[in-house]
This record gives sequence, C-alpha cells and structure tokens, in this order.
Amino acid sequence: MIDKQSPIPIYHQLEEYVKHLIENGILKPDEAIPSEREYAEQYQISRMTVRQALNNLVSDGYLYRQKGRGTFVNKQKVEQKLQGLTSFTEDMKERGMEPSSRLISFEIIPAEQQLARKLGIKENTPIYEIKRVRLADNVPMALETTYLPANLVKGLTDEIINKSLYQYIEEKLALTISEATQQIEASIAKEIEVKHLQVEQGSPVLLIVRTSFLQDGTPFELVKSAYRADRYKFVHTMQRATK
Amino acid sequence: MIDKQSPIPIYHQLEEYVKHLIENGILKPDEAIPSEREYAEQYQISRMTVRQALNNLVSDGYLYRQKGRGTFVNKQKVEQKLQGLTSFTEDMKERGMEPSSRLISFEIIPAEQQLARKLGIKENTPIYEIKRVRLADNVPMALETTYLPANLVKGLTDEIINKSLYQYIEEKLALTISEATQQIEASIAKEIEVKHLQVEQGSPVLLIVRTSFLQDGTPFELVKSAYRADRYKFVHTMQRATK
DNA sequence: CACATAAACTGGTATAGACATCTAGATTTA
DNA sequence: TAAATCTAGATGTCTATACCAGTTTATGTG
Repeated sequence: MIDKQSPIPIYHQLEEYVKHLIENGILKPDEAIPSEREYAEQYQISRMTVRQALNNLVSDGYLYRQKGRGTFVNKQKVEQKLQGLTSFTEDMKERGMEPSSRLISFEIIPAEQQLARKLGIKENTPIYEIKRVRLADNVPMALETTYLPANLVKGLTDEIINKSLYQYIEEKLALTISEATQQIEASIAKEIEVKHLQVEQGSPVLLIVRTSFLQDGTPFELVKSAYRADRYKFVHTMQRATK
Repeated sequence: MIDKQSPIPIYHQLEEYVKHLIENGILKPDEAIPSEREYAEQYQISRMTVRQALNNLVSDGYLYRQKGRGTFVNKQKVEQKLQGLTSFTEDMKERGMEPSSRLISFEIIPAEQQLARKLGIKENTPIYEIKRVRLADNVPMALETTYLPANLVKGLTDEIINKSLYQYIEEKLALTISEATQQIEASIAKEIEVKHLQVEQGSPVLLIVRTSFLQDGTPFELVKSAYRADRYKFVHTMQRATK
C-alpha cells in the first residue's frame, strides 16, 4: 500500500489511499478512521507524516477531526455542484423540469448609462438586448432580459438564441465565464410581467440581476430575470470562509 | 512579537502577525517574505512551527511558495469575504449601517414535524424559538425567527441574544458553522410582518430561509427572515466550478 | 569575458520524541 | 446508587535534526 522507495511522497500515497477508501464508500460517513498512531505503526512511518496526509484531507473536506476523539469521515459533499452559477436551462434540468423559451424581442440598442457602467463599456456602445419568456414544463416561469456587448459577441442570430446561447458562447467564441455577482430582491409584478408570466396584478416576483465576468474580469453579460414567486425559489449553498 | 508563554499556539501567533503585515500592505504583492529558516532563527522557534504558520497562510491564499526561490505575498483577493455566509450583524456593517435588534419573543417549544426534519431531530424535541425585529440605523429591516435545538445550545438567555448570539456560539460553545443552504423567495408581507416591519398591506418581502451546518454536517440552526423589499437586496458572488 | 562549477541559499519530505489537552470509559469513593 | 477520580487513548503543539531537490549567486578557469 505504501512504498517508501517510490518517488511519490509517502504522505501523498497515504492521502490518495484514504481518499480512495472514502470515495468508494469503504469508509462511511461519521465513521472513525484509524488513529494517527495506528497508521504510523501499521506502515512504519512517522506520525507527523500521517498528520500531513490527514491534514490535507481535512482541508479538502474529506475528513474532520475532534480533539480527544478521533478523525472521522465527512458526508460526501452532496454536490461540488456549480455553486449557483448556472443557466436557466441547467437550473431547470437540475430541478427535473423541461426548460424552453419563447423569444419576445431581439435587437441591438445603444447602452444607456447605468447599463454601460455595469458592463464596463462606454455609453451608447451597441449591445444586444434579448427578451425571452422562460418556461418550465411549458409553464411560464420567468421573464428574462439579457444584455450582451455587441463587440464581444458577434454574429448573434435568433436561431442561436433559441438553441443554446451559453453553448455558443463557450464553444464557438471560446469565452469562459468564471465568476458572477447576483442581486436578488422581491417586488410586485410590473405590467409586462403580469402579461407574460400570466399572474394576477399585485403578485410578488423574485427579481434576479446577474452580472457575469470572464476570467480576466471583463464584464460580459447582464441578465435581469423576474421569476414567478409562486413557482420559483432560489436555492444555494455557501461555505464559511476559514478565518 | 512571539510570546512562547502564551496559551495561544506559536504558529497561530506568527500566522496572525504575517497576515497583519499583508493586510496592512507592509508586505506587498509578489514580495518575498523572510525564509522559513530566518523566521525560525529570529524567533527562536522550530522551522516546522514556522512551516505550520506559513502553510495555513498558503491555503488561505495569502502566500504562495516557489521551491528553491522563496515564499511570496499573493495579490489581495478582490474579496476574501465570507461568501455570503454572514450574520445579519456582519451583513449590515458591511453595508455601512448600524445593526440592532428588538426581541419580540424567546421561548422553548417542541419542534413541529417540518422543523424537526430540517434540523435533523425528532419531532417534539425542545428547541429555542427566537423572534426578533432586525434594524439597520434604527429602521426595521427584517423580521427574523431563529430555531436552535436546545440540546446543542444550552443556557441561552435573552441577554446573550441581545449581545451576539453568533459570538456566543463560536467562542463559548466552540461550535463552528462551516456550511449553510439558503432558500430565497418573494412573497407578500403577512400580517405580523406588516406590523413589525411597518409596511403597507400587500407590500413585497424577500423571504430567506437558512439552514446552517456544523463541520460534521449536523444541522445546527434554521433562520427564517422576512426582509423589506424596498430596503434590502440580497447580493452574492459565485465562482464557476472548474469542471 | 564567457562559461562551467561549486557553494549557499530556498522550500519539500521525513523522522523520533516530548508534552499538552480533550474525551470517554473504567474505577473508586462517598 | 451517584458522584468524583483516574486512566488510556485520541488529536494538538513543538522541537531538533536530516536529507532531498530546485534556484541563485559567487567563484574559478579557460
């Protein structure tokens, strides 16, 4: 199991071995693993070397320690999943629904001041504005408006939009979205939302404004969505920063 | 600088000291810090202890190492910040407002079915229920209800609640919250919210339900908050998972 | 001056041992 | 029986040392 002659560091070998046991369910969640001294004894290695291996697994979230008790296996992270940064399409599929779209409008307009600022471009720079009703299992779920700087995303057609905009962006344009910020607020459906979402006047809606950034930090798109509050909850998971 | 008699571990003292130098710009990005052997010599501590301190700073992103060259200061991450996992108090301070609370009720009740399930306890297990109006700059911002299993958090008094619940939990009880999931939805203010948030009937509110987990995955608290939609937007940042 | 080589650094890996602190269970004591 | 105490074993901290493997710099040598 542990080869002291190998050029691969011992701590790394042990690390991979224990990780393997966890990922294959041989060590179960909340089960105590052998103590540091046991590992050291069994493989005839130093306890500090064992600690180096286990510490790495702790910081990777595979294990947790309890002083005086032992070291235990963590529950398999439900999902490393895309921490919320998903497209509508991905999001709905995740929820077991069938996503679709209905294009309302698609045009090139000059960016008004606020929009220009958020997209990091000059005022009146041409941008695409795409308005769509987003459906899940053929029921209106959200009214979505996407803004894209025209210079970054050239040659957009309504055909592309109807297929997969994100796929086009990632594969054809070779642009990678690495980060996004979202603002989420509650509001009352405006007239256009009442109409397209088929809700009563005075109904609540969840407004989500997302700005996405490329790897170099360039703002890339801005999406404003109004979700039917009776059909959609925004769900996400967060980790606490290790102070 | 380093006090060997202190009950605070030496590596932690050194860690805090170097972190301080970085955060205050005394050590600049890409600047090499003293070598491990220099630190060891200067403070008369073992090199392994120095390594423990520096390793922590490396995994926290403050430093990076280059074999044979040295250890260097990382560019300050645009945001180290608590990725959204903040208390109301922290959140409001971040926004430049002065947080405060008004206790509405504080009692021990048996957990009803749904609550029990979400907290991973048996039905009718005693739990604390704490209802508070949360204020920012003395204006009602949210109505918040916190549920805590009584067996996990013993000896809670309204005095503690009025100071800092989280501080009490982390410092006195030595419990660390590592993860949380949130559900965010839009709704219309209910009667109790109309009353305490001082809004009109029919006003929209942002409902946030957060479940927090300890390091071992035990559900620890459930917080239901209703925010005034006209005063509060939920903001967060996400990274795209590296597939 | 140009170039190879050696020396003097750097961080990376590993050892063996010591003592501290915390936990859980066994044992003793009131 | 119940409470207090002890103890074995777990992780946490720390030391002193050794050697390895890269990188840089000084030192010679042609």
